[in-house]
Amino acid sequence: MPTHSHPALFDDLADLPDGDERPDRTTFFADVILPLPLPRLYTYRVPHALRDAVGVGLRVVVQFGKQKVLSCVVAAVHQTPPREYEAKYVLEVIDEQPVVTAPQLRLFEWMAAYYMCTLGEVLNAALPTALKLSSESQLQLRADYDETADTNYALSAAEEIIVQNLRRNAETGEFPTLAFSDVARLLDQPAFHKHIKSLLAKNVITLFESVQDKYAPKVVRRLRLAHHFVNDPELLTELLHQLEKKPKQVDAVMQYLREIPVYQAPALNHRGLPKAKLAQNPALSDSAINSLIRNGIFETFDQVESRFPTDGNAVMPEIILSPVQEAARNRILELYATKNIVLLHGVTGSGKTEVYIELIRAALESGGQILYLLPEIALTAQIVTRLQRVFGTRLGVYHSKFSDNERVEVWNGILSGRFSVIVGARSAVFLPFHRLSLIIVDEEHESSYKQYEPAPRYHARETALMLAQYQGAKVLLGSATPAIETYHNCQAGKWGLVELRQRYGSGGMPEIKLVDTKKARAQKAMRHDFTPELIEEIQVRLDRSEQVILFQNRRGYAPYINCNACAWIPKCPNCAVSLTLHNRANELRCHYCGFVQPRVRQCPACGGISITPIGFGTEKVEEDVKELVPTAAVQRMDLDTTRGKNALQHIIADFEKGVTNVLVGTQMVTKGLDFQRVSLVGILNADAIIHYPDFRAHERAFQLFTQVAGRAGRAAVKGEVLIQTADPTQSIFALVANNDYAGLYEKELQERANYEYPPFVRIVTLTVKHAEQHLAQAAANKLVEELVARLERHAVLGPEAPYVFRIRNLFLFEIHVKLSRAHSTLAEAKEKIRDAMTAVQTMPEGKGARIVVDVDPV
DNA sequence: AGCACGCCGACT
DNA sequence: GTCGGCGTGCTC
Repeated sequence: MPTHSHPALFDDLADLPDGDERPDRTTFFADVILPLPLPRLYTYRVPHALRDAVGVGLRVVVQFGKQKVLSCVVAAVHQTPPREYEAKYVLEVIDEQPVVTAPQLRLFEWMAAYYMCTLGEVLNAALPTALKLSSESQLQLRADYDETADTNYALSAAEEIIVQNLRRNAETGEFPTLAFSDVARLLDQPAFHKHIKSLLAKNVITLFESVQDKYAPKVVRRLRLAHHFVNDPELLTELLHQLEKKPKQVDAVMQYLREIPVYQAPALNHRGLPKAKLAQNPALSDSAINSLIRNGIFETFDQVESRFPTDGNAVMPEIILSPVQEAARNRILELYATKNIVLLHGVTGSGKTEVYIELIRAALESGGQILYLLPEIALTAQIVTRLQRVFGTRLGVYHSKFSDNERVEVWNGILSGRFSVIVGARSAVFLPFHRLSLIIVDEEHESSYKQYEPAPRYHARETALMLAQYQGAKVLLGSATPAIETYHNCQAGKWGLVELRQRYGSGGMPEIKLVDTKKARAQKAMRHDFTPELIEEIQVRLDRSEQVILFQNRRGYAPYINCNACAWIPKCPNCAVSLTLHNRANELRCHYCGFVQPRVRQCPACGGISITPIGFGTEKVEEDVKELVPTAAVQRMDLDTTRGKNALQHIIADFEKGVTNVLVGTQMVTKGLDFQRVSLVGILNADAIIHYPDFRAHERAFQLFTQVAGRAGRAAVKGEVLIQTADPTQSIFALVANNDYAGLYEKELQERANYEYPPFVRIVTLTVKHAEQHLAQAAANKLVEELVARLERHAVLGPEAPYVFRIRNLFLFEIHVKLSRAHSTLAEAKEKIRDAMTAVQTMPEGKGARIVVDVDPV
């Protein structure tokens, strides 16, 4: 683990190696991207000694501000000295090979410009944390400090503690170091800086900064037979003889020889065996192995190992495509002759994945890299295992549940060429590809491709399109329910379109039935939130040993609770929302800020003790199914039950094995899951999805219903979807039931044209936040004024308080800017928006207000 | 993002 | 009277 240390920063950095200032030598300067939300690049002087070491994409260490030493990435090297200031020196070059490639930098610059954020923010999102070096101030006793000298200033108790811990090690003569965090722990008080300052003033300690490489390769301790035994079999026989009285040790040696047949293949001994592997055999004792090591019979050595399998069978078994799939694949390849982007519009269960795999294989054979993007939750073991079977060790996986070290390994694995195929969630677009030839964006309509918080608020699909353009790669977008914007580009002839209209294999499209909850309620037939039809259907499926998925797009037990006497509702103290009841945890929680309080049993307003839950979430559905259908083995799948790294995998595995037979969940159950025995999907409250206040509500409802319906009847069993609604006559249901995407598209496009929504305009949403409502309002008003002055009046909408108008103690006001083709160019318009923001922030009205920009919000 | 410099309340 | 609150401004 390399450590990069620097002398005390208070020292003058000007006295660098001679020759640097000599006029006959050209001085180089490096523009660096700091991993901070700063609008500009910073220029540092490259010391002559580092001139050959510095390069674009390499990380360097610089001093930033008075004390901080940071690592950052070089964006450019040039010879133009900055006019306004004296550049500081680059202190060190960390890498020999770029961690960020030149094409990546180009993409990052595009992202920063398009999504109106800083390069630093993009870099921060892009680099795995282990590649961002951390800086922690360290302190050490001064070498010239003499504790016995009577000229010393008196030390306080706290200072004594610090000094004691910094005392010279008598044996090595070295001074130990303490990080600031160590001092805080030692003194058990957060306000420790004053003690450090005091010690500095008393000339007792010195400060320095150290930057540590956080990436720790996985080291495995292996053991092998001492080599003289290998060269001389007789010696080994003799050894076993000697060990006669130590049966445990004989066992260990024999076990080793079984794993590594040293006699037949002496060369194998060199690689040895992981110590843990030998020790895991319960018949062998750890101490016996250790004795063998101690006596020089085994020798141990450390080896850096990959966190990913390296010796897997990269077999690439041929997948047999159906004639329909084959035709689709051929058509896609045909279109690639003239188009760079093709949409594969295939109904759920039509076998898009097989087509992807064959396209990946072809791209792989011609030597390219392939990126396969999936929404986070769809990235389950199901799909990964399947791809691993085909692409073996050439497949790398990249998503948020991966540890940081695993991510660095994938990052480096792409640079080194070890991985050629990457399956990943949205952040995989940041990886250092250099010869990308194909990007697949599966479920391209998924809104989770858009990052919402923090900046960069980027859309992985749009970014992937840009990435592909830069690398000359082809793009395949796949969906059963394409985004309206995507389909529009196909209709306009910009992108290619290939359709798969039938399900693969024997499964037909599921039948969709609507159940009227209003009618059932009037007849007093509802039991909890279930219609008799739904209960009956669940029972029937379970009796046939089939499985059921129930979809309710709301987690928790109930969205709020209500005092029966005075109608009091517990609200979040920080946000303008009611608290959600979580029955299992016996808590009330805010889904916006995470606020938690114990469940209230008595109304604080009137003292009443009758408080009832109103509405229902997944937790209640789970409970009710158990009551209404006693034979159900229910599992819930939502954010609350999938927190752990493997929780999701377990839930899926249990359902797959039939340990559970009813799966209740939120959005999560709609995405990419493939279960053979699911024959019924129930949507409990369709109306909540349809009546969402947003121009995309219908599109989203159609996508959600179609996707979740697609989970039913994927194999031989006929699938059925039961939708509970208070109004079955709503037009969206007919579209879903007839699988009429074209109908939805026509209707939506018309509306969007009428009301000026994407794809006819581009939207930029500005959110103004302030702790004071009227100040938030005032800043927002001012911002509208400034925007109108720069753009057209009708392009600016708002300000308007959003439905949840206060989050985390900040009042929100939203302004929507619609950028149409009438505007010169998008980039110019964004420049104007930026200007308006800066203007407001320097005005009295804008003081203390935060403005968040979201380009292309979803 | 840190972190320093700079003006107003509760304490030795 | 001072310690310390966090409001604004800067970092090559």
